Amino acid sequence: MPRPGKNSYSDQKPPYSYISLTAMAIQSSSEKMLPLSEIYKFIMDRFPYYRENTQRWQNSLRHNLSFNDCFIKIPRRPDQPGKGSFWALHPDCGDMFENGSFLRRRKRFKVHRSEHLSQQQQQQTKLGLASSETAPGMGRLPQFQPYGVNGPQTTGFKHPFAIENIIGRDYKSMMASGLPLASVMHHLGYPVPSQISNMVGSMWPHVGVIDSMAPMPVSPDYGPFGVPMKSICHPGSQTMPAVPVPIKPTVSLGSISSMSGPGALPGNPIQICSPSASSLQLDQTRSVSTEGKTNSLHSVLVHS
DNA sequence: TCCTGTTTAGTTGGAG
DNA sequence: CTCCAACTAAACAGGA
Repeated sequence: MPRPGKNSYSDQKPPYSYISLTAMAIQSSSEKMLPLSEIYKFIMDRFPYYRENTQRWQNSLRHNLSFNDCFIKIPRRPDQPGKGSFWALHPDCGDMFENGSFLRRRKRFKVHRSEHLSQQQQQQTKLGLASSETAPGMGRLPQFQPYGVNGPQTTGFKHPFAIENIIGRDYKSMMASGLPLASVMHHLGYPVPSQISNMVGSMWPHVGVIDSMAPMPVSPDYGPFGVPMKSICHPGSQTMPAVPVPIKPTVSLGSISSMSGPGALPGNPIQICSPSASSLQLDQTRSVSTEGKTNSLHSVLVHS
């Protein structure tokens, strides 16, 4: 094993899947969505490994964006000229990863096709798009819902940046007290855009200050990619979802108001809608069981 | 022409 | 050993 400071870990392949890397990039943006080129840039800025063989990994990354329903494509608005669409994370795509493993998710996030039609319409509305702008490629657009409203309890999924992931038990106690989510969120001071980068930074310390888009410094005192791997994989005795989870799980309510989370952000069109998610549990359960669409023939049968 | 996005196919490796 | 997620390669279409 190469040692930090010698042949820098930064040249090694990061212990993250493309999905993780892409999620990091997306979450790093203030809008919580990025065009493909910016995702490339983010990854190359922070992981020198990916400054080579770009054709290979970028192809894989594009494949992941298309293949995984945890990524959603958001068309550019007329006032956002440029090539390609924006990519965002599905609000319910959290808790996909095995604890401590950035390499392998516990299950693949999948949106059931039956949701897509209504989702498409709703998303168009949320984005302020005219119906005439509905593109054929939007068929995969999933249904958005506010973080935490129905998600963790009813779906089993916890968004990486769901409020309960961010504030842990305190959130749960507040919710248990009967406070509506909105109140909790407000009480907690959600969101504070200027603090988002710090929050993300605490989730992915190796990424550093996200919004700066600055290349990640690599310290020999840290493990690969600028972060002690222990802090990622074994955060003390705390159990925590694997990937995009606050490294500081125990936060007092008093300090929460000064803390922020990338969940439930304003300005992100994907989060302002409030669709019914009553069918999500069944859909996702089924979806999970039918994953591996290219690898398992039998899944096709279940899908139909 | 290049970039973006989709899809198919095959391989690899971890988990159960 | 099987299942499945991750990865890779490649073909293809469409748009800027």
